[in-house]
Amino acid sequence: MELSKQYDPAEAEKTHYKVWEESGFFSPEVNGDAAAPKFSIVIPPPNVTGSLHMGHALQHTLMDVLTRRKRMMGFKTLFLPGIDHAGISTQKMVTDQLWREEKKTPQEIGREAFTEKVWAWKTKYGGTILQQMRREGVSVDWSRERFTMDESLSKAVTSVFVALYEEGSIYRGARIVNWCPNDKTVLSDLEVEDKAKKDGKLYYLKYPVKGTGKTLTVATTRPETMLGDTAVAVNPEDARFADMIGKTVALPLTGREIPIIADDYVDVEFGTGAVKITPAHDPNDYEIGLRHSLPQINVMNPDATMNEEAGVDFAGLDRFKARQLVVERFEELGLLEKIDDYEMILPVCERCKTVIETLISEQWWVRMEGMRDLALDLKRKTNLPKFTPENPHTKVYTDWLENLRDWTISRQLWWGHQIPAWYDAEGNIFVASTFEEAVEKAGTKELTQEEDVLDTWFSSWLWSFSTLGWTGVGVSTDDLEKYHPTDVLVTARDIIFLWVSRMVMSALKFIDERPFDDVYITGTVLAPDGQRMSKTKGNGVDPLDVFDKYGVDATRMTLAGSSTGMDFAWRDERVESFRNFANKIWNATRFCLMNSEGAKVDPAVLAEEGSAVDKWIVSRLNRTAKKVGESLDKYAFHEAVQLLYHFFWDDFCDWYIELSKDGITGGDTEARTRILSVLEQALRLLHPFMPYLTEELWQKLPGAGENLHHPAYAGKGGTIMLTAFPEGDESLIDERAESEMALVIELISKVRNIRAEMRISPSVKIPLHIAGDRGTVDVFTANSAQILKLARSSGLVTGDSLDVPKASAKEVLTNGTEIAVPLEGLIDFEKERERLEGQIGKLESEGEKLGAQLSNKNFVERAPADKVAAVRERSGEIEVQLAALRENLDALA
RNA sequence: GGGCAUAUAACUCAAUUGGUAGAGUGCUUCCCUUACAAGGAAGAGGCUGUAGGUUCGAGUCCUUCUAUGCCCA
Repeated sequence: MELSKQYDPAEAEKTHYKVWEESGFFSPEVNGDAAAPKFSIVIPPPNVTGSLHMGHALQHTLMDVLTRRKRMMGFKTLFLPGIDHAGISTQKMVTDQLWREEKKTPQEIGREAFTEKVWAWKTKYGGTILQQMRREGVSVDWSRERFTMDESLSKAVTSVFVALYEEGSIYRGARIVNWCPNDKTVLSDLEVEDKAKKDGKLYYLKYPVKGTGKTLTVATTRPETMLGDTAVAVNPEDARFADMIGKTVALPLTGREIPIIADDYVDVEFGTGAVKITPAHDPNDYEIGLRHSLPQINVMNPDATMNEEAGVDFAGLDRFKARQLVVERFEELGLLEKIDDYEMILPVCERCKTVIETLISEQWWVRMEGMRDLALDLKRKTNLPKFTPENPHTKVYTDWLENLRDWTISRQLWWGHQIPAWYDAEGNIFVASTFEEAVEKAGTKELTQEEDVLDTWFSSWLWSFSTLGWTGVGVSTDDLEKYHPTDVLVTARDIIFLWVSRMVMSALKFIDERPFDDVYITGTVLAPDGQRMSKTKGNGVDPLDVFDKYGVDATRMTLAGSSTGMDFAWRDERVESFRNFANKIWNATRFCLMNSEGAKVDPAVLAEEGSAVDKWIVSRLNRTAKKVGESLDKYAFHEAVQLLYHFFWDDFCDWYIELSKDGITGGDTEARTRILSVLEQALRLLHPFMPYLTEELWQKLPGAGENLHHPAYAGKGGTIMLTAFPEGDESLIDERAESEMALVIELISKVRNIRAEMRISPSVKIPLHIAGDRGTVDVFTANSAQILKLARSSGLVTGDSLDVPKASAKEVLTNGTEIAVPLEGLIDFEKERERLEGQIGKLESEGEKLGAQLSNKNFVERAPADKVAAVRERSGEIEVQLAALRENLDALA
């Protein structure tokens, strides 16, 4: 079988995924072992409107690495995919489309027709990200794909709403809320972000005080809200205004008379010390208004234009136009004192960046205290969920829970779960799972359903169990029994509050169980310039482009190779190095296949006695496997990546292939069997990270298709996916073989160093003289063929001491073994002197450091004995090496 | 304003409980040796941001400052 000289990822990515999917390998049911432990993950559902970005690619890669490994370990694994309905984004997208195509608004076509349009849109475009995920190679069970608006998940939402309402945890009430005038819906606190505005203004307005002829100046960033003022407040301790309290002001432009009140909230340092109070348009003023029983005058429409309450001159004006006009009028009246520049913080909508309006509105709320306590208790008692990295997420999570406020769950949208509440003619509320039940409760059919829908998070907070078939309180299903709680949640830190914490609360509340044991919070993939990727900056990197350019496997290795929880700047060079790695694996396999005649993969052969080199590679393989497992168990993906990279490239390619090359190319069937079997194990280890390449190559290995599957997958041979993941057999880790090979490697490297520094042409072969202790010499003799080949030597001369002409280059190994390469006619004494001086210099500086430590009485007395012994040993080695090197240098003189 | 994270080679990043600072890329020199030039071999390159402290010993622990970023209010 002949492979091309270069690996083409596109080739491997073309076929395997489809076969895996169609063969049902992603489903937990592929596992035939009734006693198998389970491993389950639910995917954080991407938005139905979304397309794949680097953050997804990172999360999905990590989840898939975990899943594929566990599957190969014989676990019954479920990695469950799905998407959420993304209320606001989706509604906006379809609204825009409706306008583009038909020049109509949703109101014009009506709720029912609009909802149909959204479903049509979802059917047509909503699957984009799901197709892109197939490209990533993620082994999710598509037969269990879920959508938050699925019938079964919708039932769950309704059931939860009704249950919470019935116990009094859901209520309807008018409160001050965050309102997005662009999306025309209320938003929860978590959907609002603060944005610094550097060129803000602070306006000083003079209000005439009744019966005094004086004015009182208030400072405000929002003059237009004065139209809704119902008081002016000062601090009761503020002597400047003591005589004003209890008087009233004639509010300009409105003809309203409003009181001057005293409240501790007022900061005497800010502005003038007097504050205008607009209870209907500011959260703090709202609180003050409640304390002083002030009227709440709403002067705005939902689209942030002024309403009739603002007066005929202002009604219909946009809030920013109104601001301008208010200021002009104050100026005309001589009541504008001044305008200062002022840096301020503006609340904006997380999605559309429109400045949020705070206003009073009737909404549905959830009281969180009860569920909050369940989550906090769980954390206190079991430390679950356990966050990786622990810092800072654990504290952020508990702090947030402790300060939790009520959650606004209604949204003024048509796309989403319509609230299961009905009103009768008198406005009485009937909450029920269905209209029929509501009718029964109300005793009348004259009911209208609440128009609002629920926040999307009100459905995704049930995700860990609603996806497993749970449709309501008291329900259980096979999947729920088997796969809940899930093992780990992998997600980004920006939804710890929005989603992670709420999932914990809902699972504890409704199914009395934690939703997951571990939470792995990934870092953020930054643009190459170290900044956040953003559409406006245009610095984003599209994972699909990277897949095309470097291959999916290389991309996965790059992502998995990023360190735990740390942000990292994307660099193409890094993917390139993993593309090269993939190519290296390809070519190493190519070499093995070119020389595989008469041999086939046989894992059992690895436990059989072999040569020193064989024992060494088997030891390295098992040591690597063990460490990879340990790393993945603690979610140290980057450690596993490094281990695999170095094992494959350094140990397997650079040394094992080179050391065993003669036998393999020479037709030694046993050597061929061994290398094929080592390679096969290495591919298995790499498979969770590089699924396409490893499957492609594994299937080409002679003997691989037959019976090499994990016992749990009887009858499902032919894919690397279902082989056993090497966990590292300790009995095959051979310290002695490793230290012997370390000597051989050091010897070859030192000779190569001499040759390179002395500029010896590769074609020139020179004898190699070695003088050392019996054991070392025996090791070299036993491996002489390989040493001669890789050191390009013509012969090995061993003895108790070196007996070589003066025109020789000499070296000393760490254990004191002296080596020499006769260079009659080749040596440049000046160069050799420089080389030796360089080596001596390095050893001297190291020796000095160690010497200083050893001459420090405190170190020798107080440091642990093994540390002191190690320093002594190393120091001794250096002394021996230095002595020999100095002697060599003297001999040159 | 409060909290947290990060600062290590030219660049991107590693470094288990304190015990000789590593990798990839880039750079220098040599080599197209029939697995691989997306390769092989050999190198150069770091008083670990600043100022102190603890310790026999600090990249690692404590304190100060500086810079950058994130979260909360």
